[in-house]
Amino acid sequence: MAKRQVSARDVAELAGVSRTAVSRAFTPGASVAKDTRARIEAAAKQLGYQVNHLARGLITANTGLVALIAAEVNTPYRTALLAALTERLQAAGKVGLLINTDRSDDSVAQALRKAIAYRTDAAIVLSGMPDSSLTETCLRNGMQLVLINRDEARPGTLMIRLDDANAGRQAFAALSAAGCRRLALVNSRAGTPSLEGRARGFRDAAAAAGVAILDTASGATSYQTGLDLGTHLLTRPDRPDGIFCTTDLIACGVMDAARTRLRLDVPGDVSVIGFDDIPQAGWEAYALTTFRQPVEEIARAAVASLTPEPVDEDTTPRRITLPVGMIWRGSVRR
Amino acid sequence: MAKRQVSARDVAELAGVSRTAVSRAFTPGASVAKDTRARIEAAAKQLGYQVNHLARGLITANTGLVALIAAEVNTPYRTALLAALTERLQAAGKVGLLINTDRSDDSVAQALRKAIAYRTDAAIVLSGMPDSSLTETCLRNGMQLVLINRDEARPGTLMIRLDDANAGRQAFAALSAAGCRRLALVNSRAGTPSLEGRARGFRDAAAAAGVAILDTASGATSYQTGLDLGTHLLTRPDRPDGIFCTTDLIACGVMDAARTRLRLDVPGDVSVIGFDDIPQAGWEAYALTTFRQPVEEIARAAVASLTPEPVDEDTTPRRITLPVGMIWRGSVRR
DNA sequence: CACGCTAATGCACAGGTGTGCAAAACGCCG
DNA sequence: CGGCGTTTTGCACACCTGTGCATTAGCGTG
Repeated sequence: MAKRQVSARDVAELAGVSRTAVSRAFTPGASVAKDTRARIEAAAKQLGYQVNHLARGLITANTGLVALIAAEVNTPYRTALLAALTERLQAAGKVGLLINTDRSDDSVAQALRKAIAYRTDAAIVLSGMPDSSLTETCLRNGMQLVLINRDEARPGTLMIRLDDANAGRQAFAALSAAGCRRLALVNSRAGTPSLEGRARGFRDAAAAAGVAILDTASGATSYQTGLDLGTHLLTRPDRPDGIFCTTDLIACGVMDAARTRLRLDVPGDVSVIGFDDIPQAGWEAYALTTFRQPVEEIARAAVASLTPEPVDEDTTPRRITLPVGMIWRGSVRR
Repeated sequence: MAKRQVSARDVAELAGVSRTAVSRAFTPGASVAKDTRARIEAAAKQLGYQVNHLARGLITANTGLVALIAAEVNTPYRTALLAALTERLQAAGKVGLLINTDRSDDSVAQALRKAIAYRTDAAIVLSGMPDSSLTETCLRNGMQLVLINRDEARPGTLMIRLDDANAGRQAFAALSAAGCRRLALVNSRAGTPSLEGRARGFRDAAAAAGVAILDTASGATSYQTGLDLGTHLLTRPDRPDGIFCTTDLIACGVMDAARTRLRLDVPGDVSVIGFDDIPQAGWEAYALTTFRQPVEEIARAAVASLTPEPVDEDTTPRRITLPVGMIWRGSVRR
């Protein structure tokens, strides 16, 4: 059972000063005599005192907490982004509150309510799309909102996204240039804006070039999906010789279907392109040609947008679109 | 700049009751008339009111926050554990505060101080070992401490660990039974208790059986380390035919060194065993025989230990040791 | 020494909530 | 209608901190 915690008053008593002085000693830029501060710091150290950020947040309306709202945390790309975000947040003196969702909009709503309950300075949404009445409530409570890889923009929010469609077009161009004649697209059924953007870019480029493609999708955004769709595709009579997967996880599954199950050569028999540049894409067993997600840049932009006070009157949604770069490895014939 | 946030007083005014009534309406088990509660809930919904957990935590000394302190978050096993922990925490009505460290004890200390600053109900430490004076401060502030895979026990803490040494012995037995004659151990230089435990078990079993092993270690706990040490080991004149890696990441690197670089067959030319059962171990390109980390059980035990009030007088450290199970796949000859 | 200016300090209030205690309302029975 | 037990309600205090304002201490100058 929690005993009384050590508070500023205890430190003040020990140091022989007023509690106000203790508060000032821990507030940068406040007016405190040099030796008073020293005495206070000594007392604080002796008692193991830490300023109560909760009480401080109550006054300053600035808790230093930032909610990170994400589904399927246990996935290579997602964790890379979360790691980058928490690191940036920490460097900015804030700390991340990790809230899982199950991708349903309702659970995102619940997560946002939790963020409000903790009076989070900001919420960074990686999955799902909250109801617009709820985002308004967030903004009304002075919370900043950052949406990553979402499609809809909301007034007063910052949206960070990639040029997914462009990547899809590049993938088509690369496979065409490699001499692939029967192209396929492998996607999941998650239907997130980023996946759909990549797929759309690929489809559009194919249509513009007047070539037909095999357009497949099923299941979750996972290795297993790639394995399933890969075996399905590569056992067809008109076996494709160039495949764009909307995700590296899927691409790894497709490659394993080709090599391990069907004894096909990659890129000899079929070229494969992924997206995300997860660590496994760089492993020698795969050497997957893919697109790099600018994880660090996303994190930097997201956190940078939090530190300055936002222009409160300007509620037009801000957008940042980051370019994606292709990474050439060995899964596409050259 | 954050406008005044909506508080219980606003709800009270709108509902025509006292602020106390609002507080009671949101406190389970409090005495409120049925229609009063209904009126309050309607008003709260209209205003988008959420109880301020910070202020509540100030009173009840129970914030619902739990610090998760970890290094190298962006790693398959670590993220699996973090995902399981946050999920369990959420189910228990708590929320995880993710704090990165760089594995140095000093940065762990800093993380714990941050946890104190936010008056976290508990801290779950996955990496590094805090100074014992600091853990005492934590306990004095009523914070519960859970150490996962640490070696030293501290009074008043819960320690959860695996039977790593046993796994090391099992690995030796399995490789011996598979007919491997020149055995090697591949480890990183991280020197964490769990890695050392596995290595020790393997060494001890070999010593007990009177066989010499190649005992190697270098670098970080990563794929690259496995790749490096694997190529090094497998180009020796007395090439080993059975390798125990203290981590799946390392094992994947070793397998890629064998297959991709040196055109060796796994398990034909060399058998490989890993540890963790990360998702990639199950991918068909690897089909790695390994040990399952009971991630869910760890998370369950950690979170379960938080919900009941801890026995405050009994400060003897509690320990939970979970068994590890071997998972047979295709990387060991049978 | 008087004076004026600056730096340091303390008082008191505010921020949003939970809870003990007393008062009020309510329902029931005679 | 009176009396009594139970439920509901509100007041006031507490939790811990930041900060405006007034007061005091310190110090250099004339």
